Amino acid sequence: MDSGIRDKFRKSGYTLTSQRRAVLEALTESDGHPSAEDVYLIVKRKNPRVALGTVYQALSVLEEIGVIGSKHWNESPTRYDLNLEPHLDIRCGHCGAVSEIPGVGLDDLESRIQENTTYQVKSATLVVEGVCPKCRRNQ
Amino acid sequence: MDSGIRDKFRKSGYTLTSQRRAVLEALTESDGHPSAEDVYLIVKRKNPRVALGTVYQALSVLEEIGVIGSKHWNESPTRYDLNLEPHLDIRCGHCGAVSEIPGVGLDDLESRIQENTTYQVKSATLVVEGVCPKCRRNQ
DNA sequence: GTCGGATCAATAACCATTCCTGATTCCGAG
DNA sequence: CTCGGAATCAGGAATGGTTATTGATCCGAC
Ligand SMILES: [Mn+2]
Ligand SMILES: [Mn+2]
Ligand SMILES: [Zn+2]
Ligand SMILES: [Zn+2]
Repeated sequence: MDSGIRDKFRKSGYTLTSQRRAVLEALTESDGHPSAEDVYLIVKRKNPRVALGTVYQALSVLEEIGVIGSKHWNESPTRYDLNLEPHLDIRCGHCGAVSEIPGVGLDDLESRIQENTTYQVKSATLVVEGVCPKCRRNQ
Repeated sequence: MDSGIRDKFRKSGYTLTSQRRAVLEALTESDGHPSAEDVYLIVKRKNPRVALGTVYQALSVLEEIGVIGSKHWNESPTRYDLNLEPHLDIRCGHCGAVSEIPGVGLDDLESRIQENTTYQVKSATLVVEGVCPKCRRNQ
């Protein structure tokens, strides 16, 4: 267990319970960007007694203290991510798979936005949708 | 009524019914980026018999034939927009107001993304959240 | 005017997520 | 160690936005 994660729990006042640890491990085991339901199914393999609501609770605590992130696409439940760096994720509109897109510079985007609005910018998320190679072949 | 809109209806095969026209007019009357519920309330002022479901149907037809667009933020219902150009909208996390942000160039964004992924990119939407000046003062 | 398909209003159903409640676990003080 | 209060939990009900269903109504081609 990463000591940075322990730090964030200590600072936040939340405790690192077994359920929250299990949810974190599920995020690691899944191959990236699972939904709450996906996490729930993974956690249940080891602890069949957990409830879906508990997973939602744990995910929201983990996100609040900055251990995980989340992104939202239309027509898909929220996807969770251990990668906290600003980066691009693309979702396949056919099968729902989510992949990361490296190599697109997003560095100055938020500051360019801030320069052009009187709002105080809190977040800027690029939501990308497309068709994955597998689905394109099978179409 | 814009003749371009008539064209899009003719090409699509959908008919331009009074309800769809009323929804379009509501989009114009609202000061930008209303939710389906907002549109419903405006339409109801002139025609109290419409149902919310009818508004959803009309909005989805209008979006399908490319007359209106929509954007999704967390913790907010879908917002609809007559502005079909690629552009930025920022939503205030306090009061929910949505404003446009001119001046940020997004032109090459989609092609830069396409260059860095094997997915076939369909859409790239920048979802921006912040605090509007009014809410910042009243905080 | 008649017919058949499109569209409509109304309502039920859906699904992701949140809320609520009572039970359990955790943790520090004594 | 033991007790009591607080945090967290599981389970289920409730919520809110949206979509599907259904029977009625409209409209255009003939
Ligand atoms: Mn990612
Ligand atoms: Mn806009
Ligand atoms: Zn796919
Ligand atoms: Zn505001």
